Amino acid sequence: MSEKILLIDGHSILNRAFYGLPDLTNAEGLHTGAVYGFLNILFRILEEEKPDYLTVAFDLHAPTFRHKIYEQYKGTRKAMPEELRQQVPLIKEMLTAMGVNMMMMEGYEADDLLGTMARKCEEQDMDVTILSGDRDLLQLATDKVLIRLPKTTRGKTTIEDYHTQQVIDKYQVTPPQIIELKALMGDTADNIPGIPGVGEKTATKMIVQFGTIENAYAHLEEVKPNKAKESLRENYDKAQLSKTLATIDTKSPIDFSLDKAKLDNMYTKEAYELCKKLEFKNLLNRFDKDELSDVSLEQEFFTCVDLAGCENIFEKAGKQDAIGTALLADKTHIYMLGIALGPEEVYAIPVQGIITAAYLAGKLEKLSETTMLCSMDVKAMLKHISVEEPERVFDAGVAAYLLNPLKSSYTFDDIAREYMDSVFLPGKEDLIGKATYKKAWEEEMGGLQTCACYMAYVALSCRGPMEHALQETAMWKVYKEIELPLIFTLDFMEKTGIRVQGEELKKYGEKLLVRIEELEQKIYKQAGEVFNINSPKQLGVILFEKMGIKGGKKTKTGYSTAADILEKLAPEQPIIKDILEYRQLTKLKSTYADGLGNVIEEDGRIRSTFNQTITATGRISSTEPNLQNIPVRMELGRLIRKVFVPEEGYVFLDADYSQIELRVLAHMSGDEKLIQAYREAQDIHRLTASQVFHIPFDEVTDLQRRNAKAVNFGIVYGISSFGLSQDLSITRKEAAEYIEKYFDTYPKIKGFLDSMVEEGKEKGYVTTMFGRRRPVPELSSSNFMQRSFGERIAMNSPIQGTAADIIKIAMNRVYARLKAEGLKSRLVLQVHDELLIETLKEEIPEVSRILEEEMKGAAKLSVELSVDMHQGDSWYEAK
DNA sequence: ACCCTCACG
DNA sequence: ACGTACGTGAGGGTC
Repeated sequence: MSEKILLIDGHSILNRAFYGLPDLTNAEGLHTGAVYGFLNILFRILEEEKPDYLTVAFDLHAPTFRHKIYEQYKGTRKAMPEELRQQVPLIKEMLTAMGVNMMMMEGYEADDLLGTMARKCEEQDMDVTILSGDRDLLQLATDKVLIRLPKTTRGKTTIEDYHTQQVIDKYQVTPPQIIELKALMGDTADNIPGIPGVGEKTATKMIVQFGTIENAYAHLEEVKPNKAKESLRENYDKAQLSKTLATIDTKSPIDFSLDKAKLDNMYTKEAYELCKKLEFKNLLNRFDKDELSDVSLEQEFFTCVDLAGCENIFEKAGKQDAIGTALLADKTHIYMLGIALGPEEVYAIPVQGIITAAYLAGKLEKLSETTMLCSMDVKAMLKHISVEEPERVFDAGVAAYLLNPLKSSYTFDDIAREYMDSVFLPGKEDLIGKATYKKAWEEEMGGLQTCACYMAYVALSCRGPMEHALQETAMWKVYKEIELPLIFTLDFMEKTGIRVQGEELKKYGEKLLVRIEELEQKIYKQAGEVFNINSPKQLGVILFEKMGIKGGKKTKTGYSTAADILEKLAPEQPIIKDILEYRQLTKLKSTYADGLGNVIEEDGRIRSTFNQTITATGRISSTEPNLQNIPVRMELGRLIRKVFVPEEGYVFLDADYSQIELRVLAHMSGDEKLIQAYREAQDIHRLTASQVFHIPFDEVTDLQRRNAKAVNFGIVYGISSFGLSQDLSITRKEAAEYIEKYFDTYPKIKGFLDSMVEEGKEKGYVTTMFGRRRPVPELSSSNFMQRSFGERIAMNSPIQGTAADIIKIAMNRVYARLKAEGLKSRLVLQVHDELLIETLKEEIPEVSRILEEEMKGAAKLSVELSVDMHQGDSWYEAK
């Protein structure tokens, strides 16, 4: 079998990766997405092709021979966005580190080098594969030379393969004739002129018929259509120039030595270090860790299985200020405890025989009275042990979230890499795969011990650097005074849960089902066939093709059938009405009636998880189930709240902040007019309308009020005239006028929003009133859309985040007061600006007072923090 | 795994 | 010229 060489067009693949995949940045702010994408595709091709040789070619800045014959030639030196430019030296550094052969030469483009290489290898009877994003390379295809063109659509990469025959199948011409096509059509990107009036269709026809431009010219009279004939007559010289420009030079004076291209072990120490620096975690898994890892702690990990040993460990731990702990457990069972007394004294203690879960929990609980427990996830630990004081724990996950709230997870290996110098550790998945703790435990996976040890070790060791970082970033107070106590508040809410009437919920679902089935039949009848109404794809075909409703189209994958689109398109069509009602009902049934019904526990309560490390702005989120999106806007959905009821002897007290975000904006911007407005008015939206449109307060129409309300919302979201126009169904111009008038009325608002954007651009992040940060990397994007998005984020996040800070403070204070005063009433839910308290009837006056005081007093603003409160025997009634 | 749709603030 | 409101989570469909 003949040997094989893989040739890569470096810049074009880097480009592909840059534009087709999301950008990444490492901790130092280096853009790395394109390099990562490049390497992924490189490894994929290497696995598929298994070549013996590899060479990557790059262009250089210097002018090429093409510039000499044609000044306007642009070639590959197109304007490159800064984020991509930075990555060119990076990929070269990486390839060098991996020992990959690179070619570049003044005066020649990568294409020429690849072409020359390909021909020389072909002559030696080798198989050649060329990887490029550029179709121009197709001219090189032969039966021995395969051209592979990766295409990325929506994050997925597929590869088109071309030997001679595939080129002919697709373009009707042979590979060398691709040059003729390009010379005729021209190429705006490279600034190859081509000839006017000839596009793809005509060019293809001409070349299929005549083979070459020269031959077409020789038979000029036979060229059709007339336009093309005349154009070719006049521009023949130009076409020949174009042909020269478009022809890849396969005889460039390269130093052809296969030795350097010989594929060797790419997983070198240098490459490993660079992957670490760039944070390419998935790639690191490809390396042989035993050989390369600079930290190998495993020999310092011990497993303790005897009582005396455990006693000894706990006794020693009790004498320390702080230890690392990792309680590997799920909601019900403890499997193992990882415990770190110091970097070189780390133990795993499995639950086994005399060492029971209760024993470990008891020991740990006792330990917390004297020693700080550092953990990756304190809230999870609190499910099994109770700790008296927030002061007694350090939560590395929460700290890492504050330091960078944009990450999707906060794992010990990531934290070790970011906050503990040059430490790279295997992750949980490396150690026990995708197994749960339970599964890993049952199958006695050895990795579980290591996992416990690493987690405890990291939690202990990262505390210093992270506390330092929190101080450096002025977030220590947010950590200590808001997030840390919040762990305990949320833990309490999770344990408490909320009572739900399962039977009633079931009845509600059954009632929905009757109407859903009615609607189903009605819709099938109108459509003239049975289909899946839940499938946007099938529904689109029915509505826009079969029934001929006009104006369809919207999304990448097909027609949009979203409610607002359908409503605007054909509000009068009965089928549309039925579909919208059907959608509404099935949503209520599947997500709420059935969904909630499935998670009611034995004691009739639902227990959600409140996530503290998810949102970019500082809000909390709720999962399994999400109790922060229970219907309220439509009456039918709102009825679901009737099944959320307090325990016997209790009522619900629901307290919500009135327009907290707009009040935060008034305060942060310092706009006197808006502040004054809040001091005077009950109805802020009406007053806004009155002031913006210059009409007396009492004469504001409902429409004007609604518009003003939408503008108020828009301001908070980082206003854009387009967004507002969509929301209000008005023209962009009208929307822009509203915004302008608004800014005229409240002059400091615009200044404030602009200053947030400016600050974001300058510092790379924006902050809340309390110092919580949100990085906004989008602001430095060269892409208009991305950058605009960044600007809206910069305007919105300080507002949304400050409101989030305030309600978190309020939650902590309410929780602490209820506890301190020995009340039975308990906080059960938070919905961003609302707290729900299951209140013992006798305690109603006291709890009302506490809610009012603590919520209003959570922050001192230049406007009042107004709180609305309602009482009821269900959540429905308490709203 | 990803998209679409829709529930909430 | 681009193609948008900010922040979430869940269920169903599709590939």
